[in-house]
Amino acid sequence: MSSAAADDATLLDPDLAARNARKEQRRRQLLDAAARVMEREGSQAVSMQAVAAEAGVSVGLIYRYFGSKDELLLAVIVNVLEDFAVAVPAAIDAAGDDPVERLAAAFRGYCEVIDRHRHATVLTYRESKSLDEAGRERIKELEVETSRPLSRLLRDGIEAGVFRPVEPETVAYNLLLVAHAWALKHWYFERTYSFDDYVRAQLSLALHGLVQPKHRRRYARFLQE
Amino acid sequence: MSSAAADDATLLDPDLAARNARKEQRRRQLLDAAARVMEREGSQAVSMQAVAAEAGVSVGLIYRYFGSKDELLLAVIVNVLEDFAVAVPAAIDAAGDDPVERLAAAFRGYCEVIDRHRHATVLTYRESKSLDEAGRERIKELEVETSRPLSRLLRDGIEAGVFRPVEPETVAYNLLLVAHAWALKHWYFERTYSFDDYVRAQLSLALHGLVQPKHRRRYARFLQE
Amino acid sequence: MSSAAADDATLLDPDLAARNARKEQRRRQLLDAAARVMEREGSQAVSMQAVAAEAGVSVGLIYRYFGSKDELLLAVIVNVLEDFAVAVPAAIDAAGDDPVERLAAAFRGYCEVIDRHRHATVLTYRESKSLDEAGRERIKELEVETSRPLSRLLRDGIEAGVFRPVEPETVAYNLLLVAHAWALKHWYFERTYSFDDYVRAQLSLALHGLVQPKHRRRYARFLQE
Amino acid sequence: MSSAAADDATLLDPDLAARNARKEQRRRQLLDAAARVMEREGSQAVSMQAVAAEAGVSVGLIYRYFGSKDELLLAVIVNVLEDFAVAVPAAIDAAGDDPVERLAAAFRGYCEVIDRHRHATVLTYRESKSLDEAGRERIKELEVETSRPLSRLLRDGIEAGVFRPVEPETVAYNLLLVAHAWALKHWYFERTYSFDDYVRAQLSLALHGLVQPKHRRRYARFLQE
DNA sequence: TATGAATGAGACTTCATTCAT
DNA sequence: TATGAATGAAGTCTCATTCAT
Repeated sequence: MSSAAADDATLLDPDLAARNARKEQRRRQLLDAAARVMEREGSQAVSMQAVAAEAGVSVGLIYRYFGSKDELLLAVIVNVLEDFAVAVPAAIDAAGDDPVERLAAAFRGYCEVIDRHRHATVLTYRESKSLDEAGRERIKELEVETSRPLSRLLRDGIEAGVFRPVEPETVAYNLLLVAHAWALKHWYFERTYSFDDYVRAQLSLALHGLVQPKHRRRYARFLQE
Repeated sequence: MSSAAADDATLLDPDLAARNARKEQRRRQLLDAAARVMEREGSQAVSMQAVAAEAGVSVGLIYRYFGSKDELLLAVIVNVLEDFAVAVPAAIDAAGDDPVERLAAAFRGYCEVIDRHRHATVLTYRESKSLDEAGRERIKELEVETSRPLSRLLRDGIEAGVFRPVEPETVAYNLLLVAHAWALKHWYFERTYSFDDYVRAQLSLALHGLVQPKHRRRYARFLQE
Repeated sequence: MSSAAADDATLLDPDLAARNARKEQRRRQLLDAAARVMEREGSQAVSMQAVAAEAGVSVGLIYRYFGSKDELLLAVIVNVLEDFAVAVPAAIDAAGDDPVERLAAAFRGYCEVIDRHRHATVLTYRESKSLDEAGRERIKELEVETSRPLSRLLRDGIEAGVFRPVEPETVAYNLLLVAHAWALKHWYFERTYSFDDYVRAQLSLALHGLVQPKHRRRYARFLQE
Repeated sequence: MSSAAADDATLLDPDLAARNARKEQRRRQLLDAAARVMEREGSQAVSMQAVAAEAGVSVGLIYRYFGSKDELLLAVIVNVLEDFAVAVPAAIDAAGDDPVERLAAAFRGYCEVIDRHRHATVLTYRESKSLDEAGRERIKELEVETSRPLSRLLRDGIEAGVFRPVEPETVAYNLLLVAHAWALKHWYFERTYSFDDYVRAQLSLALHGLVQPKHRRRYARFLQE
């Protein structure tokens, strides 16, 4: 594995380790700066100049860490998608064995990640001019990947007889969409909901369409609006 | 009203009427050209010169009908939103009196408009750099406006006892979102669904969460996946 | 032929003709400006900004006439090579029937073109970073094309028994090289020679290696140093 | 002489000698790296970072040995010209006493050096932006210096009555040019000639223009094509 | 002596907008 | 009303050079 190889090299050469650490830190600094610019100026005005200024470095430096603007933007997005890959499974594991509890935890996990990266999420919805075909494909792939845990949970719940026999992929994608909406339509939903309320309300709506009548009573606490 | 004023002027001066008609026709020609360019090149690459070329006119001319690129883009979006304002009520009216039928017709209406203007819809999700605060507010307002018929239908259905007592605005916005998703995530859903299947499947999912148990049997045809 | 087609269109639409004329004039203006910048700053410093400034136009305008810096530089070179294609055959035709006279006229013709475009000639010897593979191939092709009249004359002279049986292509390329040298090594040769002297001296050297002994007397006027 | 001064210091301080040796070695390493980069990427793309990478050292180090990019490029060229200064006299000395043999050996010597440094030769023909007036003068001077042995041989041959009474400097420069052409127009001549054939053919052409008729027989082996 | 991260000027290119015709 | 040539600001990216370590 490459990480093992890296460890080897790192063990052999502490200098290299330090350098890699600094490099990673810079990457993160630049990613954060890019996110902050998006936050401030709207996700379209992310000029390299602006990112450099925000990070307090020179333009040239960015190009030591990201080959192009594409790569930087892609990295911002991938960064979010990787957060999903870590946070959602963790939330599911912490939720116990019950299918509904697990689904609820997963959905809440998604929403939390999106809330953390609200502006980067919006970025995903822009077919950036710079973002090339390959980059777009990469993002789509990762997004689908991201929906995987949800569809698995749905399938489990269906098999367990707790959920109606729905198309798991479609419902999973709908849930993703509703989570995204907290970022995309934040200006709308924030009028009515706090973050917690939003999660609860949307979960209730979704579960009402999913949970079999005979199990409704058991999950009442998720089903009240 | 400005339209009344226009009518007055028109009545008094037939020349003016002809001129206005020509003007409107040009506007439409340019809007269509812009939409076609978006369709072809992706919604980010809409340069004024490209629109001019597509419309077969000069760049300068565009500026006689739209004050700026912003205004043109805004008009493209407004154009779609106005299509909703026309098509959705028409669909509802044609659907008879039953709350579920009416909701189904409305949702299908939304989806049809979006399918007609897939690329313009995506445009809505891009906060254009130029699109200024005022423009963005205008779009948000119109979008909310757009959800109004749906929330009214939901409210009606709830009062009639057909739907569960949900938050009508939230559910309406979710439905809108799912309709938008046909454009936004077209690359994903087109793998599984034809347009008709998509509408039917999403409607079934939504109604399963809405229709009261005691009315399920009656609307079985909407509820099978 | 495209020129016939152009004529047709031109005949039908005098406006188009005028526009094309203006366009051609601009092209020429920009080509001249580029050549002048090369003249002044050395052939490496030809920035688009500099060309624009020299031509007294904006940078953007250049891009209406040349797709890229490549294209502009290529056009400068092609311009020279086309001058060869016109001037050299004309010089040959004007020189009568004698093989040596014709060769002398051709060589002088080459040198005159080079003297007219001294700096553009130097440009040919720079593998410009921007000039891409295709452009370089194009230039090489045209350069070979350019040597064609000379090698034909050499072949004629050999067949007529006036020249020794040399490899015509090689000798032609050598002559080309010597003509180029008037530009490339101008700083050296101008110490010793005026343009006329240079041509005469080089011609004499070349003919001494070419003309068969028995014809030496006849061409004495070309052979004295 | 500066070398005498160096020797003095060296005698007094063996450490200094070692240091100088290391210094010279580094210089050579960097020069070679630069040449290799030019070879690989074309003589225009020689960035300092590329040279550093090729040499396996840091960018900063180059600046301890060469004050600027100019200086490095100049050194690459001077390096070639010094190769001439060593190799050509050696070739002449090894050739015996005959004027034609000596000239032939000298010309072959030139060509061999050029063949060894084909890309650096091309570099000479590019007035580098950075290469300043002083540097350019230096190169011109060295180039003229380089032609000196040839013109001396020509003068000798003329005095000995073997060559026609030509202008030795001009003919020497022409020979230099033809040798350079092996690099400059390699793409052309390599179609027809191997290196050996090229040297032989060009030498034959040149000698045909030089050797007095009465000596032709004696040098027949140089004069056949 | 050596490193290589960091700088920043400058190059190319695009495109919204203007204006003379 | 219509044209389209012209503008120039702004954006992306490169690379010679410096400097703290």
